[in-house]
Amino acid sequence: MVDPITQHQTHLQTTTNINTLQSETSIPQSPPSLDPKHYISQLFKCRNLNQITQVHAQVAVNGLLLHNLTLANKLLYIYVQHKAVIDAHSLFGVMTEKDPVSWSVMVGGFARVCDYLNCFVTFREYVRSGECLDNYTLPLVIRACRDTMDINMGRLIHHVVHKFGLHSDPFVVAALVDMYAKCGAIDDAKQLFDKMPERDLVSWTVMIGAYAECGNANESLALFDRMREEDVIPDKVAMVTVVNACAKMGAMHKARLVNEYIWRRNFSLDVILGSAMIDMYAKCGNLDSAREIFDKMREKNVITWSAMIAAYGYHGKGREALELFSSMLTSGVLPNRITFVSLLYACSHAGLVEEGLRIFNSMWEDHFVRRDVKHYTCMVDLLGRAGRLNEAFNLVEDMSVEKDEGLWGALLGACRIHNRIELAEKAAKALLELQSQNPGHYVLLSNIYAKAGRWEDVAKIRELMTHRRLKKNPGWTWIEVDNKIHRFSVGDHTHGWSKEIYKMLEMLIEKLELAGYVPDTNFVLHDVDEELKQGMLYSHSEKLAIAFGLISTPEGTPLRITKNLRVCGDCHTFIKFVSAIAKRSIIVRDANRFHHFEEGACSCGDYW
DNA sequence: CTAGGGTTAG
Repeated sequence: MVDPITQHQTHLQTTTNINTLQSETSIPQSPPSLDPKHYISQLFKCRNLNQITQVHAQVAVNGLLLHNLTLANKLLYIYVQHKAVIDAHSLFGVMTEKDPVSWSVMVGGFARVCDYLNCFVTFREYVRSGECLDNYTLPLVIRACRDTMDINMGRLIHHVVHKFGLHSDPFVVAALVDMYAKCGAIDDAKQLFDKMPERDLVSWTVMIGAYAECGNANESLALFDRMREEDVIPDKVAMVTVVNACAKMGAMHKARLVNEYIWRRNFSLDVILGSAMIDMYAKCGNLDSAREIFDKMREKNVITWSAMIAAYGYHGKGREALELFSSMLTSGVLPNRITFVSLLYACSHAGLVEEGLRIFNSMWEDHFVRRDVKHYTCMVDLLGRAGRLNEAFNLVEDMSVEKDEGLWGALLGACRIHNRIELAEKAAKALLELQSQNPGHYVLLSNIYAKAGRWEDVAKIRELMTHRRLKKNPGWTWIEVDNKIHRFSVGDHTHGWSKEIYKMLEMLIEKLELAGYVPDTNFVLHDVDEELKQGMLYSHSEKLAIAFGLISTPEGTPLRITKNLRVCGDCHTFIKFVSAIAKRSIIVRDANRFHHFEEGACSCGDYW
């Protein structure tokens, strides 16, 4: 049996010989048709697949292709550029000689058309070919792991990286950090990042984005500051990542600083940066600034429009969202499914039932956008809030797309508003079958029972949660004061000003009660963990944050707070009273939407 | 032939 490698080498030798022989026998002044450079420049001029195939045929016939690796690689590359990966692969198959460039073009080609299976298969062949791996192919295949969320493959390739001594290459490591982060292994990402001998701008950007992605926007912003301290100068892409972190964090002050920096650096407001900034301002509670950015942008695409429509939606401005949608259609930008989710959501949170129904029915007929489960979820929410629960239920029963936990969750939420216990039990059953590990679902059902005074059922749910080892998600509230973010949990005593905060809270509650505030103990009774204890109601994280905001900012300053869960009913009432008595406008971002409190009223109309 | 960027329900 002949060793394949020896065979391969013999073969190579033969072709080299032929090559020499040919150049010896050919005319000294070779005509353009035998000059590889001639074909390479021809290839770059190709504008369609047909032209590429023609050049391919010519070089195959005159024998140039098999003996000129540069030419073959270029041809391979041009095929991949035109997404003709099948043609590329058949050329790849007949290439007698391959170098790292050929392999990386082929591996990258499969990744480009999302054919990850062949991407990995080709990479494995590359490794087995004994050819040396380089820092071109590895980032490509690592990114394929990220895009398929295949962390096991990612770890495997990480080993390969070590084997080839490429664990210090900035391209390779940045790709690995990104892969770990997007696969949810933030600790592995951080560890790699910390060990990097030299962190360049891209690795910083990847790491900053990684933290924002995993929900730790705070750390993300801290990392950005550290990067600046190390004199790494951010570019526009880095700024988009930071803008994104500000949006997730809801950090208004930081947002302003970031905007100022972008302006100072003269970064042009392109469609991506602009869209990100709209999102940032809107999620920091400043709809006007978001709109200013929107109006300033010269190029707007579907994402820009959708971001602005969504912003109006979660600020409770349904009419504005609808108006913007018609302008969008007038301007010729086609809506996509996300545009419709944002639009229906806006209708639902503004109580625009008929408009929502009209849009829902027109999606496919007028705009060729298919309804998916999220659109149905918005409709369930829309009908449910309006008390039309039977219609919502019928919609769910008749729909032909697959139902998910979000859909049942919306139905359950609507049942809570309207105290529909039997429907709630039906929805909860379906919900828990799909997702039995989410404590939020149990809490919601328990709240429904509590509101109806069915304490035995409340106890049953609590028992079930204990049995399944589920704990209610901890609630956090953030408030930004003097460019610093302060975080509070329920009953928090860790803040430096804790004493003053509780004193303030005591005074506030006294004043509020005189003004007619009655604590809603319902919200104490159906909490499932420590919050159960009497008095805990007074120290909900949003109340602490507000008390702190009142003592740490000048009179009349608006307070902006962010909460990771939905604001509780008692806190909602409490904040309404505070806005009137302390004469402050208070802007609360909860897990779902914004509440603008002003003079004793909330923009959500107590309907959230 | 390489790495990093924006919108969506509950």
